[in-house]
Amino acid sequence: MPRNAAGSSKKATKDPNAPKRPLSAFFLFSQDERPDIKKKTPSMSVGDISKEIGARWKKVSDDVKKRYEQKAAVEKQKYEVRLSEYKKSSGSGSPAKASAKGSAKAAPSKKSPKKPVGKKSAKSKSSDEDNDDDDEEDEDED
DNA sequence: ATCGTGATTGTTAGC
DNA sequence: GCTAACAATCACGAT
Repeated sequence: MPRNAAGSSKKATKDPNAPKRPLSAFFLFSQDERPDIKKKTPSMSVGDISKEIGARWKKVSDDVKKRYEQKAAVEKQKYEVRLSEYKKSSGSGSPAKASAKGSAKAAPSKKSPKKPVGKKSAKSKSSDEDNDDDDEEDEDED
């Protein structure tokens, strides 16, 4: 069973950007539940918590699972892009240009923090698979 | 003090 | 098509 000497996270020092694999729905679910479980039982170690999460994972409704799957699907897409960049970096001898991005936005003007209310009222959403994310991430490039 | 292990399931890539 | 390995996480153990 020891698929690998380590539980995971093998030294990623192999590559400079090391495009990590897209997290699976279960992992996304874990990140959400882990802190909650930890709050409930802070004496648990990762192994025990993982077991608990695994049990909960089977208890979550299929709809919930699907929701995480969608998120995972998005991560997967990002992963593909990440691979492209990674490949590009490794493609030519070019040293990745040392981050061409000019720092992380020094002026966080952010967009209008207004939330278009009036639409879906916080409630019922099982059949309606809506994306609650009102503002997904708006990256305005200057 | 620092690194690595351990457990869960899913997904991805190689053969 | 199947197999192998790796993805996050954090307390605890070993060195």
